[in-house]
Amino acid sequence: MILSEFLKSKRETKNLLLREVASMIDTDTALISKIEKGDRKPTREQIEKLALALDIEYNKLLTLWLSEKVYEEVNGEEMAIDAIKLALKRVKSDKQ
Amino acid sequence: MILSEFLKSKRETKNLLLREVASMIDTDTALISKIEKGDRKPTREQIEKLALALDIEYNKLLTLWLSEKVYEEVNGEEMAIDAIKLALKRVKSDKQ
DNA sequence: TAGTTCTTGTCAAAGATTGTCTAAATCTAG
DNA sequence: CTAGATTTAGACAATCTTTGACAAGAACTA
Repeated sequence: MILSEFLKSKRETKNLLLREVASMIDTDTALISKIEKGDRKPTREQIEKLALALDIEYNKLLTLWLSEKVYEEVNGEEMAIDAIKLALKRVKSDKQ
Repeated sequence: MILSEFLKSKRETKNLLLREVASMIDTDTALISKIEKGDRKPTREQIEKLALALDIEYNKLLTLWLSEKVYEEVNGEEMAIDAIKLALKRVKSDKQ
């Protein structure tokens, strides 16, 4: 599940126009369009507002957003999987 | 295993001075010092040079470096683990 | 075809990162 | 203790990246 497509499908399910979402996010349609096409990454604040505007559970959207950032960090790297696994270990051990 | 500490321990094992490593990396001692203290993240090119200078397997160092970037991306987030797991799934499915 | 919706390109402003310099702090040998 | 060497900290401009906004074009709809 890709963040951009998810946001677009949610908006369409709710029958909202870019214009309407844009005003709820306090920006213009161009930015929302780019976000839905994956050309721009939303900021954290925009994620918060999008969750409200589109009736999405905030933690779910945040998780998707974070995972996308992680993905882009290692995407295309030969050692991507190892790197992610190592980071996961560290995060888990932090929790204890 | 933390990148900065790993680099420092490797340098010490080889009995190299910051000054010596710095010249191999084409920079000054201040930067190497900061990298070893975790104040600065090395660039990818610096990682390459450090692997050579300190006799570290490149892929191992790269993995450590990438994992640190991933870690920092989600560090402190409530959804960190879920986000990393999701990213891992995506990277794995990309591979097929 | 006119009006609306969506997309694309561009740009300056804001923000983050980088390398380098200087000087202070720490360490070590004599 | 001192002198010299090594390491660290602070500051800064230069560079690179991200961001929001605008304007104009493309695609869609009635």
